Amino acid sequence: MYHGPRLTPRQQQILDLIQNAIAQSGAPPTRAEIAATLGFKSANAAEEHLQALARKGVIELVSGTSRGIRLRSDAVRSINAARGTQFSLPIPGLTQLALPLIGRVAAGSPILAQEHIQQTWCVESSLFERKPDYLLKVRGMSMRDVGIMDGDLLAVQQTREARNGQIVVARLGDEVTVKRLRRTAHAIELLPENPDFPVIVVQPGEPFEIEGLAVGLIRNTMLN
Amino acid sequence: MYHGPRLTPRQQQILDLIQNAIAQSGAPPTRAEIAATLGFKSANAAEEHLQALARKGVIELVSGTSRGIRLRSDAVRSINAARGTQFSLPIPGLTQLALPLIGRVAAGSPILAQEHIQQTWCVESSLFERKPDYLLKVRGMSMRDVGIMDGDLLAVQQTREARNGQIVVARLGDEVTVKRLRRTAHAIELLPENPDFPVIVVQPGEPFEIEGLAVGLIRNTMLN
DNA sequence: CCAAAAACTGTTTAAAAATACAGGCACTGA
DNA sequence: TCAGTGCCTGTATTTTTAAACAGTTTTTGG
Repeated sequence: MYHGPRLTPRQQQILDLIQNAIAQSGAPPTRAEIAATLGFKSANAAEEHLQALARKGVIELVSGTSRGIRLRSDAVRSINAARGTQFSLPIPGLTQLALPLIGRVAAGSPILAQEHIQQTWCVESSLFERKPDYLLKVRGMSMRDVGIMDGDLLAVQQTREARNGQIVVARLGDEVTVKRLRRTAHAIELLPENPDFPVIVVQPGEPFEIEGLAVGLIRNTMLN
Repeated sequence: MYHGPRLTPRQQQILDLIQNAIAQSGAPPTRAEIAATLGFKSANAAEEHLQALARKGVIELVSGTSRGIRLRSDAVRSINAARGTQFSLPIPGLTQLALPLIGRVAAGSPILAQEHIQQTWCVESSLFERKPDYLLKVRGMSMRDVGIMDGDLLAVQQTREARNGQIVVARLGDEVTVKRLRRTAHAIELLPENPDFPVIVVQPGEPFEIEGLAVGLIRNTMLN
């Protein structure tokens, strides 16, 4: 049984209108358009409905931007499902993320350089708990014991900062590597998750940079 | 060979930007946003590019409305195809797949029963080499050594048939389990990928069914 | 029956956005 | 060489929009 937010009939109507507008015109409606469609004489009626929907977590309002209405996919979908509404899946207007796949990184150039991008996939942005910026193809088995295998696509959030114990993408001179981060009093250590591989100790002054944080993983092929 | 409108590199860039904006924010960009993203100092540069794209029939400009840019899907699609770009527009019915997440499977009921669906995500269908039908939340560590960890989302293609050595979702009476399949002359064996777990031998006549084939994996949270 | 919430009208204001016009510069094909 | 086009800056003007505030009416739940 469905226990999500309950919408009033009018609110449901507004939500449907938004979905229809996106599907038909390619953009969310304005307050005035909502009012006109439903026969309101004031756009403020629409405004209040939108705020109610936002409070119930069904939509997200982007302040200061025209047509700044975003559907919150989970809520919208469960509402649609609970009503048995047949909206063509996928629901248009869900926030999608274009994830570029980074293959081998050439020495010296930034990871997200155009020539490294092999392909791009769109996924729903809520698929990962933290939003990734790109997918990095993992080489080797040094992180085997945490289930990061050769050929896996590591979802990486681009950042310079990482906490102790997090799995990071680091650059050591020309090499880009995936390891668990440990800062000690004297140095930075990059720990493999496979006893066959050595711990990398970065001495102060050595070229070292954190490129990003592992936020997820995709394995798109299962051999056999 | 493609004989549609030829776009200049800059126009192509604008078109890509529009597609990305729609995919990511759910609405077409404004002139100012285009200018800001590409570093133009005047929104008029964007305006002129848009009009050029409109003249070439790639987009349609809705006059007098904010974010009134519509992609002409056919033209855009053929341009993308000619370039080999994989853009997924939120145009209904394109390359998107709605993947339901299956949590704990209740005894006796089919895996894809409505009450098992916890959530649904949209991903581009080409993300996996074989098209999955659902995501199954993995419980336990019996497949640890092939990188399938507790909590991972296994992408499963629904099928009754599987070859020797493939990783399958199998139902044994009330239990649903993920294992590697091996058929011997006498029985069917379900092999774990972790020496701490026993091999399951299915004797002829015992309740057994292949529910699906593992085609991929998503890990959407990396703790720490 | 009362109070709160839902569902509006009407009005106003400031910001966002479209869009026109007047240039400048580099390149290209006739 | 010269017009045309692509590509851009800078400025200006008008619409469109978001969003706040002050009310009214109706519904709903206790």
